[in-house]
Amino acid sequence: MATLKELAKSLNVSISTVSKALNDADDIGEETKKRVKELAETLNYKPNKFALGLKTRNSRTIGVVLPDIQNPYFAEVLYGIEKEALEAGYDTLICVSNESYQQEVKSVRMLTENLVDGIIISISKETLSLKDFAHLSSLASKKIELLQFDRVSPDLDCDSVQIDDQESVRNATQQLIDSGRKRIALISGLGNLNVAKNRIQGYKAALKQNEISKFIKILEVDSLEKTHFQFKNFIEQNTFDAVISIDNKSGIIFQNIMQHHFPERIKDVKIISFVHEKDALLTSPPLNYINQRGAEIGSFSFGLLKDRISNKQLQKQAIHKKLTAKINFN
Amino acid sequence: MATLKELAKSLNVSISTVSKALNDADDIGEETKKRVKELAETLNYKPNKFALGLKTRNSRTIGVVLPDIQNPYFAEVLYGIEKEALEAGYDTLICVSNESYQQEVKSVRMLTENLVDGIIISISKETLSLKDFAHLSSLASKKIELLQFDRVSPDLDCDSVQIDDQESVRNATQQLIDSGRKRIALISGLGNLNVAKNRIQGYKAALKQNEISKFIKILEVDSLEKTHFQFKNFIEQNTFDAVISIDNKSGIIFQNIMQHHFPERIKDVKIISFVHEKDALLTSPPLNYINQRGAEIGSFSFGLLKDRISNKQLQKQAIHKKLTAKINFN
DNA sequence: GTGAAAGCGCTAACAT
DNA sequence: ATGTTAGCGCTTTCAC
Repeated sequence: MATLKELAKSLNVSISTVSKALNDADDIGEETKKRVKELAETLNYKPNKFALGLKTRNSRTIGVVLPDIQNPYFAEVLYGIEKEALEAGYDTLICVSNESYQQEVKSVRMLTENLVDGIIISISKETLSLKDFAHLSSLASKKIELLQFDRVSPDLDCDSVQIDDQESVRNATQQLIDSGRKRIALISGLGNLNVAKNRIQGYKAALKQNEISKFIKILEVDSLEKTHFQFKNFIEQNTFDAVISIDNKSGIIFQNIMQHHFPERIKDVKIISFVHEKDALLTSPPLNYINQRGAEIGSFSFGLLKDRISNKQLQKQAIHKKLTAKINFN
Repeated sequence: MATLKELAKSLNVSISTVSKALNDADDIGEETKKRVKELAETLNYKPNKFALGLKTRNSRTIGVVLPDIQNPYFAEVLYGIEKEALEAGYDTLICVSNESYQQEVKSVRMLTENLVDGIIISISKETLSLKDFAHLSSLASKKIELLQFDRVSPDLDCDSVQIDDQESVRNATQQLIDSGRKRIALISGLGNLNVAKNRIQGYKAALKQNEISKFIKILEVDSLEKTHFQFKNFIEQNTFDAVISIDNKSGIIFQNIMQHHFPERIKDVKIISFVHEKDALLTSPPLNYINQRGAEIGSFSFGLLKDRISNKQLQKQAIHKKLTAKINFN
């Protein structure tokens, strides 16, 4: 790998001249700049990241902490981040907290030791319920920018990007109502995440707006293993003409259970679920879905973080971006 | 962040003494070592990665190149890698090739510039069909260790880790036969990947072994969008009593299509598919499945790569590890 | 058993 | 407009 030293020797100039020329300093002659840049190009010169990091104290690396990489939604967000970061010449360090507070703290520490310029995080369930954010709030003093997405805690003063959960579910519910549905059940596998609360609020808001007072008991799913049994029971014991699933598995399962055990009832039930476009095709007929726009959330998040890092005189105040979900409904 | 310099000053010894003590050099007194280590502990000293990289020329970082992060199998492998790497104090840089040759070349270059100690890759479809591996074979001369998993090209002389595709599918097919099935259809969405060829061979081997000469036409699925239509046609035009899916989507879809459009026929058909344990629960009844053991593939891969990197006098010759899939069959 | 000094590749303040 | 120099934090050779 070519170094500044080698370039300098070849061109019979000093190392600093080469460095400055490459960085377009304005006290270097145009002619010199040209010669330097050409040689750098042909020798395929790339600055040594370690020397650069040692000197400038920033790494052009960001960290991402995901609660669960096996959740397709987070994988999609990651994809969006990666794409933008690569383009901007940033490296990405990925950590998985596995919904554990301990793991999350470890991950953040690791990223800190690697002197990342910024961190994009979706907070783990455990951290959220423990409400212990010291490992994150201390980042500011270390000059590490922080951005939250999806699972956003209001206790943290930093930029955030998320779907407008309430509005999205309100819309989806409204569409069900517009198609003539009156008894709409809600199923959730999200526990007491804020995300879930907001989505449920959206659901209730839509019902209220349409003066539907009697809504179906909300069904909380615990573990994937028990789901089948729970759903069967629920279907037997309730009448409904629509179902909205606010996580990205239960809608698929629900439809399949109905198809299997209650084929005579399914034609009267409309189901809509938070799933990825592709996963909507896993069922037959395809599911109606609410698209969380993971890739967009990812690229938008990276963009915002990058602006903070490079200090693009953003407003000092935190920016809270909300995208509305896209709804696909037949 | 504490530095060697600061430790040295506090203890009234030289920087080099501190450095040696921390590295357990054997020309440093036990007493001194103890004092140094204690202080390092309390001050939470961590070596600066950039200084270390600059000096030692290795980064304790590995790169991972995945064809598609949104494929749950690759996400699972990544999880396995991450877990081991974190434990071993390695950082992980992740890149996604999106099945594109160009992207893959870019990713590998990026990783090289970051001076990773090794790369774990599953080669993109395009690269595999182009058969152009220059970007990978040149890694050796740069002292970057390489390991392939899942999509393995025999043209590359490096360690590899994968499922024994042929054997796994032979086993699965045999189980179908043992349960009395005779007309077993195979469906694939894998195109002409070697992985697909091997799996199909396993299928044929099992049929041959059991002297079943007439096997059903193999159904190749193109795009997810067309799948539903293709499957419906296929089901109408063929008689079969079992189906084996060798990718990780089509089995789910096939079962759902049957459930929906041919409920009277499905009880006579056994379906088995390469899906993740959790995804097997997406259908009702749950799918029989072949488990690719992604997490294990990941952790095993990292272990092997790490041994190569740290030169644990492995045999010079490449190691080709094959795990057999776990089959879950009722 | 401990320390001084050089140097990894780079930037930037300060000459010239 | 270009060069000299110091120094980022660390390891390592060589001297004491």
